[in-house]
Amino acid sequence: MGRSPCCDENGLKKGPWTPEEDQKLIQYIQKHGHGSWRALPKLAGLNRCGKSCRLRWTNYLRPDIKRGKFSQDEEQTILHLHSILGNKWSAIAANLPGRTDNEIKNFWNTHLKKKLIHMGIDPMTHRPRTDIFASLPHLIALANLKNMIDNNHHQWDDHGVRMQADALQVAKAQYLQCILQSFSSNNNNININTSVPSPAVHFESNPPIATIDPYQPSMEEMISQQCSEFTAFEGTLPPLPKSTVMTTTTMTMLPPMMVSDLAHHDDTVSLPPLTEVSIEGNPGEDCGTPSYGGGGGGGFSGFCPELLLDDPFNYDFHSNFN
DNA sequence: AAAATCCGCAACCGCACGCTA
DNA sequence: GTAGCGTGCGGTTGCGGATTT
Repeated sequence: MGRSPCCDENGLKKGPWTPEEDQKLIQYIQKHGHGSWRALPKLAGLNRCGKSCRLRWTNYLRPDIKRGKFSQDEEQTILHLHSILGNKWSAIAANLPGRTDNEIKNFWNTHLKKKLIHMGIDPMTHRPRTDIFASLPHLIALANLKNMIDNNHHQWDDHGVRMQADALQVAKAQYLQCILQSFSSNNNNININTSVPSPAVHFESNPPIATIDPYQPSMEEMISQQCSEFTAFEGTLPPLPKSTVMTTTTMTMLPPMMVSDLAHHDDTVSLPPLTEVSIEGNPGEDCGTPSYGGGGGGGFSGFCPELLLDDPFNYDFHSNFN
């Protein structure tokens, strides 16, 4: 079954309306009312489908449409109603005289949503986005770590490079676990790929100066760049490679940063000086496939996003891999 | 100054639903 | 009960102007 599209006939015009078409539509509706939208185009002498005419009228030509910028009051109303109604644009529009659902939807997508994200508020739940922002400093550390490895590998011997790479691998795993735990604590249906775009960080020098780009690439893109081998991380984490070798070494990593430092998305943020942390392991040992979550033998020690938020880079990789 | 990129918005698309014959 | 019509709705697309490189 299913009805055929109203405008699948060939030859009907699509795309932007001309002033002449607008005039024909206005004059016809003012004289006769719109009546049947399907019949209207023929009667009005328009080479358009009825649906196109209806949209043009309701979204643009209707005489009671208020155009121009949204006022503060209107903005507050939209925010309030959206927190109650979600993406029910027509229901929201019903409370804003002179505004169309399409106009409100566009305003939301281009302004209000971004504004909420900048304020650290999840635009869908209207609640603070602690999960995402708690993860951001980890992302910076990972990006920095990778940056150091990429930029300095020529200065290190093979063993050193391998230790750094191993540590990076562990850090990646912990970071992903952090994100997954954060998500799972708020939502049992983990799906990072569908989350809203988040601020991203670019590193342009070493030591790094990070510029915060509020929207592109998204955090998810950033994660997949930094953790290219973990491209599919819905559900459970992939195991670390069996070749992972833990050794005792000292790494330079970024110290803790306040999330508020990252809130000024338009600015360039100079990161604090690098500090050292210890990573311990058994030199030369193959540590097998570690388990995640710290339970039982093997695997990382207990992991708590909240603790890491307090002191995000006090990593202590006391692994007991055997 | 030209090219590339970003961004806002009008318009389109396809589905859902109520109504009627 | 079913088919078709009219309309509403939310998501998506793509054009064109603005901004950046």
